[in-house]
Amino acid sequence: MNKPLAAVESCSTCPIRHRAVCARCDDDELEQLNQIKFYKTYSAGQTIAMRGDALDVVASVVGGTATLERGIEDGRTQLVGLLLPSDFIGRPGRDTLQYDVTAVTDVTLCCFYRKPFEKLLKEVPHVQERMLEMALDELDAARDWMLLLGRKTAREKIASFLMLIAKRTVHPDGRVLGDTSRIQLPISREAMANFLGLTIETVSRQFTGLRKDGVIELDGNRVVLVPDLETLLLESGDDSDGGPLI
Amino acid sequence: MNKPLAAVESCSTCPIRHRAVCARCDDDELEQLNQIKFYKTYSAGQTIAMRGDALDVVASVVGGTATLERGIEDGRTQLVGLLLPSDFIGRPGRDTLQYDVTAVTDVTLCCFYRKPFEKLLKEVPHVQERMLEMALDELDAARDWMLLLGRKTAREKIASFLMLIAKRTVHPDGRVLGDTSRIQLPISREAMANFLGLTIETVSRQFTGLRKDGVIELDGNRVVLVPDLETLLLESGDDSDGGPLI
DNA sequence: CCCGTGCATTGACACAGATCAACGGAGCTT
DNA sequence: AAGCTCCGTTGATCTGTGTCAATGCACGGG
Repeated sequence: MNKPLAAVESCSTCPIRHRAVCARCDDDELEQLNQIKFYKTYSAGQTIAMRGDALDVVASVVGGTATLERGIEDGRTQLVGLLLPSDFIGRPGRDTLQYDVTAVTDVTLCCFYRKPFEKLLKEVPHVQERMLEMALDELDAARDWMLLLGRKTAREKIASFLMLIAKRTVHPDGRVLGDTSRIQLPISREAMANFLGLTIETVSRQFTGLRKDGVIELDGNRVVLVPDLETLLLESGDDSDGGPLI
Repeated sequence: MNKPLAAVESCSTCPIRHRAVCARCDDDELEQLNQIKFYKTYSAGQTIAMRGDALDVVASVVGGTATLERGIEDGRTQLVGLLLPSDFIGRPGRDTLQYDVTAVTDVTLCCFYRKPFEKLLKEVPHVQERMLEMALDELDAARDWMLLLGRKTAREKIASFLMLIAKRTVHPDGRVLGDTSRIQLPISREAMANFLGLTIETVSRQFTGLRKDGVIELDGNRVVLVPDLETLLLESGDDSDGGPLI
């Protein structure tokens, strides 16, 4: 479903390589990373970890899609992160997880034992630096998302989401993994609704509306064809300067 | 208006001390920080920096309140950060600012020239570590805020905001700066509306509603009295485990 | 093959919050 | 003191999105 990336190979030397952290790692540092890592796979729908769980490992997504979710007791939930290949799960320096993590497709994680990973961070400045860079990128993405959640209309939310996925389909390495005019949705309508602060019915209606207005075409439930990306961008109300989105 | 903190003194040796970064700095490191820093003050209402500005300095808020804002061309705006004393502005590793920064009260910043600050980060691991920790804390706060923006009702949003301010009034050092049952609002109704993804009218109506229901009392426009903090917490729909809010 | 289950779509209606408009009070200037 | 501006409050009405309910469609198991 999700193109699995050719990242597992490069990952065999250093799993967070596809976010460029290890271009600067020397052999010794790679060896240290390899010593504390292992791979783990989850099948679609499986819970990877829940809020309050002890956080013994941190991990990098190698393949598949997972979600980071926050909920209130009465059942309302909000996705607070969409974890695509190259994204990082868990935070050094904290020992319990704040969010529910769920695999929405089959997911492969490259896990690192947290304690030795933290030790490594202290000892290898450029890995620490890379972690900071990733955290700040995510913070920027979260802030853009706050604008979306607080101020955009349902239609703009959907359009923005499609743009986000289209952009993310281009791998940070620069390798284009998909045609941006053919968008593979990694998540269900329900997950989209949770991401966008909408209900599933509204998501559905907006898709129908965009289709009727000729902005998009649908090929099944999980593929969106975009005749003209510019039109979609206009719908999204997006002011983005093309900076990193996640 | 805002209690100015007794932080400027400790700041004279190391300005980010009140977020504990420099408890571990030795004299030499403090000296390095002092070499590249300067103080700057802004008066209420003044623009500190705008989106797209070159980012030659990063800074730590010493006193006062500032806001971080993101807007769309058509005039809609969303606050994406509330900068209170001890918060950090700017990001190492990026050279243009992504958001508008505005002083809402008189503000004192402790600024560091970005380039030498970045150099220092590379050389002093525990400062880098502290930056990472702060970024991750902000990320958590942003994610909680996403839940609020996407899923909470107007009343819950107001209640959550009041709780946030009440909590932030307790200084990270542990020094209690205010009585949590007497909340000093640092920002106007308009800024609150922009923070909460509401209109100013709705904010006003919710304040009135909470007052009529006996949850809060108002003493002027900027002071909220809370007879019972538990009641307010209930209204906020908050599931928080008391972790850091910003 | 039929039926059950899960996901998406569509319709009818309700309502929270936005919008538009008027008003009030505090502080400032002249 | 009058008049101005800024900010907040209140009222009347409108509307986008939520809610509730029915239907459609694909898939898998017996």
